[in-house]
This record gives sequence, structure tokens and C-alpha cells, in this order.
Amino acid sequence: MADPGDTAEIYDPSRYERPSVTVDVVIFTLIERELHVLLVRRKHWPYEGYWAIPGGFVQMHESLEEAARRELEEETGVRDIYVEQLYTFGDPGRDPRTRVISIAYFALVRADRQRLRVSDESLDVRWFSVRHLPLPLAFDHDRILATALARLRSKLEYTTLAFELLPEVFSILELKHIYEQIFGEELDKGNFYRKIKDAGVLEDTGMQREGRGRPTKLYRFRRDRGEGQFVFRWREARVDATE
Amino acid sequence: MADPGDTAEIYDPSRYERPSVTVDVVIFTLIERELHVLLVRRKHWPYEGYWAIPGGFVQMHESLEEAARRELEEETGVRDIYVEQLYTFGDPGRDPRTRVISIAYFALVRADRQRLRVSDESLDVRWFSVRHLPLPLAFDHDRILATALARLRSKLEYTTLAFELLPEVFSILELKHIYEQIFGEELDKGNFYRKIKDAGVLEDTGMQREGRGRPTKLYRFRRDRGEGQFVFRWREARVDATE
DNA sequence: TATACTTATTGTTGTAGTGACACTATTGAG
DNA sequence: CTCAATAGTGTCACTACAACAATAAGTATA
Repeated sequence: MADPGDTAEIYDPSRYERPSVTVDVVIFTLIERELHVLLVRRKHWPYEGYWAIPGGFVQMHESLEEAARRELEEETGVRDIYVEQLYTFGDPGRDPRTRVISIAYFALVRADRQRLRVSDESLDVRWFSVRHLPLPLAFDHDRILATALARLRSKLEYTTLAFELLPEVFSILELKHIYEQIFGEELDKGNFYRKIKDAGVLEDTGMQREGRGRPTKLYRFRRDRGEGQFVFRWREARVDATE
Repeated sequence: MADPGDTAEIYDPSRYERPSVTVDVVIFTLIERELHVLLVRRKHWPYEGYWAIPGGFVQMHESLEEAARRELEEETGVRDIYVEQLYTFGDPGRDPRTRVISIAYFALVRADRQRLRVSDESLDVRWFSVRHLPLPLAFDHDRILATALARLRSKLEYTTLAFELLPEVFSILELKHIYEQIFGEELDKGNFYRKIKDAGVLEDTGMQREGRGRPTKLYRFRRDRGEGQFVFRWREARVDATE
């Protein structure tokens, strides 16, 4: 750990120039069975008119995660959802104005809880399908988003994160669809049913949804079982979890 | 991403109070077949006399990883080794003097390349076995170290990181010993030989080391094969890679 | 009533990986 | 020649799993 006191620089702002510190939050959600990410359109220089990952300054009194949750709530009005620190980006020159260190978080918002607000600082806020992004994004946000996507894919393979993307109640086939979406490959229906039920993380709600064929059974995620723990492994390959 | 320009705060230091930004580097190495970590003893308040993870300010012109490598070289004289960003710690109050955001890195130093320097800012520098740490450490460094250890354990399970702890040439039993050390359980000799050779990451050096019994064959790590990729899985359980 | 449609579920089978354990081989030192 | 240590090989039972097939259970609609 640094020892600011040793050099007294810290008490002399004229001698020690400090970078700005921000949090950026990559917010994912599921819309019409597709993975979407929230972006804001910049109003000012630099990168005016470009789309960017939402973020803001870290206040002196709040922790980094609190800052991320505050940003998240400011943009989406949502609280109490899954938020995880992703990576810290701090190359000099990533912002032409000044040195900015940005601690990136990623968040998963449930499909049924979206309502957006356009802040004064931006022209627009929108969900974008991760398959049709308005590239390039502002600053080094292409890279941040790519890192977030890689992490999300990686964690789906051995955690129960996928549930955080689904609404409160959902069907097993909807869950299967998420995995297929994000892994980009089809999964066997029978094997999927077996695996997911054997894992014991589903709670039967008794509810069902009717349609053309046999009614769809609806489940709830039992958060008390295996939260964050290893539950599934869908594929052999694993990507590095960081970067 | 934050937009400092929007609010002009950034150009008015009196209105926007900025935190300090440091990097801390958790440096691991292998000494006498045991995992050790480098700590420095603090000379000044706060936590005077406590042991701490080495670190320092991020300079305005350098990237975060460059800062980490610079710290590393200042402490150990070593360059060109494995360094990876770990996590960013930034709770208010973790340093009693001012708000400090600390980007933690972890580094693996080869067993044969250690030479330490005591800086002017510290009383002492030492390698500590991770099994006999001078707890509690300064600041929130217990937590940082625990995070680093968890990450190291986790990554050993699916990467070739263990090789970064070994000297240039090594025997298979030495490698096996690292895994046993860090996982805390014995591995079957025969299975280990098979698995490691099948993985195809060893290069036969032709060298050997003589002792009482059959000479020890020495290998080199073929970095070109499977760097950072999934190669082994020794145990089923996986811990979350971050935190 | 029949049938089509959709979700839900079970069965079967071959293959790959793995852990446990026993066994053999090789080489230098004394 | 024997001991000691490293360096491997063989075998076997068990488990997980992917692939594929088949069936069951409800609902809508012709």
C-alpha cells in the first residue's frame, strides 16, 4: 500500500497531481430473449454524440460499490440487484482532458424491471442488443464492454448468474434460451431439464403459462442454494475470468 | 464513463476533491518449496511498525500495470514476470489520512531471481511464508492478501500459472509439490506424471540433477503452448475468481 | 373427437475422464 | 549388488455426460 504520509506529497496538492476516479457500470438485461446493454449518448466534447457506458465520479464518502449502485439507480431506477466489480481501466490518455482512472462494474438487471431516465448530461439512453452495438463507443469503452461480455460468458459457465437476468418467475426453456444465446450453441433439451432439476436450485411456483401446447411450468430461483457457487458446467472450455 | 467536462468540477480543484490513487502489488514466490509473499514494514504513522503489502502512487504518465511493474522492480529488482490486476479496493476510511483508491495487482516471481532492497520509506522488507503471516497487516491488507491467495488458488486449477513460480528448469515432482502446497492435498504421483506429460507443455532439457537415487529429469515450460489457457483441472470445486 | 402443437420428462448407450492403487523401470551412490 | 530416489506404466471401477430416442401431458383448433 502506498504511504502518502511518507512523502508529504499528499498534503501538498500543488506538488502531487491526482487523477480523477470514476465508476463505469456495464448494465446487462434481457429484452425479448436477447442480451442487451445500456448505453448513453454523450452531449459534450470529447466524443460528442458517441454512445458510452454510463458512469460518474466516486464521491469522497461512498465506497466504490456504493458509487456503482448509485449510478445504476440514477440510470435505471433499479436497486438491490447483482453488481460485481469488473476491472479497473486507467491508461493515460484514455480521456483527452485529464487522467481518469475508471473502476468498471457490471450489473444484471431483471427483464421485468426496466425504466430509463435520460440525465441532463446526455442526449439519450437506450438498450442495445449486444449483437448490434453502435461501435465504436466513446473512450476505451469498446474494450470495457468486451471485458464485461467475456466475464459474463465465463461466469455463466460455473455460477447461477443466468438467473439474475430472468424475471422473478420463469420457465426452464427460457433459462435454456439464455445459455444458448450467450454461448452461441444449442443445448440438448432433455439433458438440460435433468441437469437443472438435479441441481436443486428451482422452486416450483405452482403457476403456469398457457399457450398453444402443454402449459409452461413456472419456477422461481432458490437463491439460498448454491448462490455464487459452482453449480453447472456447460462446456469444457474456460476463458480467463479477468480480462 | 464519467464526463468530467459536463460539470466543470474537474477544472476546479477546490470544488472537486480527488482521492489518491495507488497500486499495491502482492508478490508471491516459492522459497524452499513454500509459498511466500513479500511484505514491507512501515516506518511511519499510521500503522507504524506493521507489515504491509508494497505499493505506491500511480504517476500521471504511466499506466496502472506500468506502475505495478515499477513498484515490483523497486522492491525486488525483477522485471518481465507475470503480473495481473487483482481487484480495486477503495472503501472510505481504509486509510485514516485521506481517501485512497488502491488498485491491487498480484505478481509471481521465479524462485531463482530474488534480491530485495529496503526502501527509505520502510524499516524492513521480508518474504513471509503464507502460513506464518505477521497478522494483522496494515490497513485492509489482510483482505487484499486473502483475495490474492484465493485468486492464485483458483487460477492454478485451470491455467499454467504454477510454472511462473518455478525456476527456469524444474522437475515434475517439484511442480507436483507446488500444487500440493497450494491446494493443501496430496496428488497421486502416477496420475500426475501422466496428466502433465499428456498436456504437452513440457520441454525436455536433457539436463538432470543427481542425488542419492535415480537422477531427476529437468524440464522447461513451453510457454507457447496453452499460455493462460485451460490445461488442467485438478479439483472439481471452483471459487469465484474475483473476491 | 381427433390431431396438432408445445412443453415436460424419462430412457438408453457409448465414450471420455479420472481417482485409486499396484507395479515396473532406471540410474547413481555406497 | 543393493539401496534409494525418481520416473514412469497398467489396470479397473466409477462417474459424468453428450447424443439421441421416445413418451407423456396438457391445450387449442379443425
